[in-house]
Amino acid sequence: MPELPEVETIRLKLKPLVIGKKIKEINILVPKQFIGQKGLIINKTITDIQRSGKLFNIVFNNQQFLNIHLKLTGQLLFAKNINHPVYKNEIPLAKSKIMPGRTTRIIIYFSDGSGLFFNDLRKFGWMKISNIPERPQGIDVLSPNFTFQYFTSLTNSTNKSIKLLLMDQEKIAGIGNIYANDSLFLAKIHPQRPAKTLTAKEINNLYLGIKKIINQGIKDQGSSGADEAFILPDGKKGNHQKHFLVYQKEDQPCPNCKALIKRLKQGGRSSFYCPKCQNL
DNA sequence: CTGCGGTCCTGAAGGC
DNA sequence: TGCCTTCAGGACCGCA
Repeated sequence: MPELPEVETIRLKLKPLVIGKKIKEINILVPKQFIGQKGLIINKTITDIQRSGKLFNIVFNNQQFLNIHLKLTGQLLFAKNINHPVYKNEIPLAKSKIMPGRTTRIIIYFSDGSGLFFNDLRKFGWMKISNIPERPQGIDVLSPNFTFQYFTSLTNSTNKSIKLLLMDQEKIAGIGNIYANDSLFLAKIHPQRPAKTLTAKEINNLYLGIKKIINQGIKDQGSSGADEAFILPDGKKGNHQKHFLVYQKEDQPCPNCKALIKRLKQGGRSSFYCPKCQNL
């Protein structure tokens, strides 16, 4: 689900809440979503939370890592008192898909009585214990290594469509369907353009567009779509969905020229674009 | 290399 | 009411 801005928002919120906490127990409700030996981090203390692309690395004081991918619908929710009756199944609140309850897959208990719910409606996400911080191969959009030169070398070296290149985590880490669509709109580039055909000016516009839209997403504390799949560790929503440019705007007027936004499929995903503003 | 469709899952929404 | 199709912030795999 979440892309870089959502994952980063969760990281920033969660970090001060869980640094210094010691793991008391981990309750794994869906075994396929937890990989590795939980015993390796029981009684160990969290020293940091890092992020690379869409992956979290929770760092422990014994050189172990809890690596987490939320995929489409994963959530990490912090509870001050995780044994509070409100979190038990029979309370009406627990029926909501956005609160701990129906979609909870893993529960982490800390030694001070607080804890963490890993909710995931579609069960695609995972947690993995490892002695290394798992990271995507591509360069993170917020990394100083994500330079204009690097981005130019990527676009010039492939015949792939630019949209699929932006979403290729082995090349660029962190961009998903929302921010790919809106970056291309900002740069006035059609999603089906072969990457190699971009002009130097277009590459520059797109590079700046990516940075602008990703940073805007972080400022807005991420995007919470209509289905409310994304929420912060405290249960609150992000605001970036109010600022979507073309994403999920099929048949609505382009913010620039009022032409109707169109939709097409690429790699099984929807691409949204303005047929007038974005050059093929 | 590139793209496409199926796969892992669950649920909401819309057409008939 | 019910049934069927499509769609959803991701990513992998095998096949053309």
